[in-house]
Amino acid sequence: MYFCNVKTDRNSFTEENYLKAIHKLSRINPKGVSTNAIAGAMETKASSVTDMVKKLALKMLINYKKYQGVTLTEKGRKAAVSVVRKHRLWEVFLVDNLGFKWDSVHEIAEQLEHVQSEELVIRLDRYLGIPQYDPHGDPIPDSDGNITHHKDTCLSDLKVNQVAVVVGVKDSSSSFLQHLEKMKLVLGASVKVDEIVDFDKSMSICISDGLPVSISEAVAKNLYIKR
Amino acid sequence: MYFCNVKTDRNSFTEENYLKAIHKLSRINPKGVSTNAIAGAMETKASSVTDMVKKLALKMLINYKKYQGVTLTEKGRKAAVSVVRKHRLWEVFLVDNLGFKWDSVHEIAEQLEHVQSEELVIRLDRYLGIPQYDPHGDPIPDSDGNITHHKDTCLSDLKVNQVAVVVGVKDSSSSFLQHLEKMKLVLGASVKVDEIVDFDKSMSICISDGLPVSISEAVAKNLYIKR
DNA sequence: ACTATTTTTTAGACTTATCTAAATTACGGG
DNA sequence: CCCGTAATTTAGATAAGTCTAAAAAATAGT
Ligand SMILES: [Mn+2]
Ligand SMILES: [Mn+2]
Ligand SMILES: [Mn+2]
Ligand SMILES: [Mn+2]
Repeated sequence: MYFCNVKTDRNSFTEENYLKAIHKLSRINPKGVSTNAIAGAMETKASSVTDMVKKLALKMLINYKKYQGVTLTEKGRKAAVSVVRKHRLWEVFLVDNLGFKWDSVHEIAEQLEHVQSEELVIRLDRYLGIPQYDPHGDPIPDSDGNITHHKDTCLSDLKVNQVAVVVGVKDSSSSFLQHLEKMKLVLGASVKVDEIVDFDKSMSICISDGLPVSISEAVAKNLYIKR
Repeated sequence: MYFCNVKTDRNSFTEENYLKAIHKLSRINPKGVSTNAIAGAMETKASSVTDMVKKLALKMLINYKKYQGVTLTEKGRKAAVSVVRKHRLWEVFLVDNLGFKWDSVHEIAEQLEHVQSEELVIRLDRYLGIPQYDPHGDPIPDSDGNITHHKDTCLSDLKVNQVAVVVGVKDSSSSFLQHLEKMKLVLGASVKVDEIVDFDKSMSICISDGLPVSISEAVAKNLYIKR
């Protein structure tokens, strides 16, 4: 890392992916995201991250001081949220309009999110009916960059006999989503806690008034619900 | 250019753009596309082209022998046509569904054409009603890579009093399309040749039975028509 | 057939993004 | 406070794609 082209206003695919990762990690670690955390999220090495954060800092997208971790600047936050907005809008399009299943849209959206055109985002948003949530229940940022997080309680927080509605998933991996689908544990489904096994914290639940089925603690912890 | 990763089956954005350019130029120059012609189309330097064609040849996408010009292999043709198909399908989507004007979709399609997903192309094609032509009248290759070129005669080929319908444009530049739009000279419009000025080959034509308007030879040569 | 010009290729350098290995810095436990 | 370990940064290398300048090959004109 010798020199840097600060004059460019546009960010590369890679830069956008770093910003998105930092933005996501900031929610867990608001005081500063560590180099290692970013490397983990980006599936790259810490040394590569160090190079990149230097560049992002030069472009005034993040605050970075050696060994201190990084935080997004307002400019960086805007850029990150814009990518998230595009990602989630495209996921809605793929599921609602093209008929994709919710477990196979993430990878494609990962590419579509980098298409550059203000006009396109505005028109797509309107075309889709200004949706508030993506197919996994994640909130879609508005055009000003505001996000309203509604996911607070997990299915694992419920007690026996409590009732709720599934509103989101924490893990969006294909394997997890397919597993949920098999049990008809999809967004909008109602759940009632039938029993909690003390030994392994697994739950027996009734999905949409069906017969009780058992789910592991891992599943319960990755499902967001609304009471 | 020292070494090359032949193992990758996927082509990079840049490689795809080169293939697309070579494919387009092959129609004018079927015996072999010159380095300079590619450099012109790609807005790059001849030396960069030489490097790239070596790589594409290693990947068996083109036939290349020094100083001989290049031709696409069947594998290369398939790859090029696949990109063209995606480009044109996305243009249809942008105009028909999102309400873009035909003069502002090319740049966005230039990005969307590189999104990798077989499934996406199939579903998009179906969603759009398996369209045969893009917003500029260019034929959309089918899923097997077949293209039926229908553009053969230009408006400039017509004689006085002959009648035809506009079916395509040769130049898809924003400025040309906007110029056409102002005269209501859009796809599907009928034209009748009122007069041909011998001096500069400019034409006076009636568009959709309207009053005669004058167009330059340059415009007439860039409009495809069907009699 | 022999130049003169154009076209194409090569050589060497630069940028972005990545890696491995080595050097620094930070931090927690005694 | 010191020391060992973990986290982070640096140094140096690689790969893709680009460029300029120079060399080599092809082509054209006489
Ligand atoms: Mn996603
Ligand atoms: Mn991405
Ligand atoms: Mn186009
Ligand atoms: Mn392109």
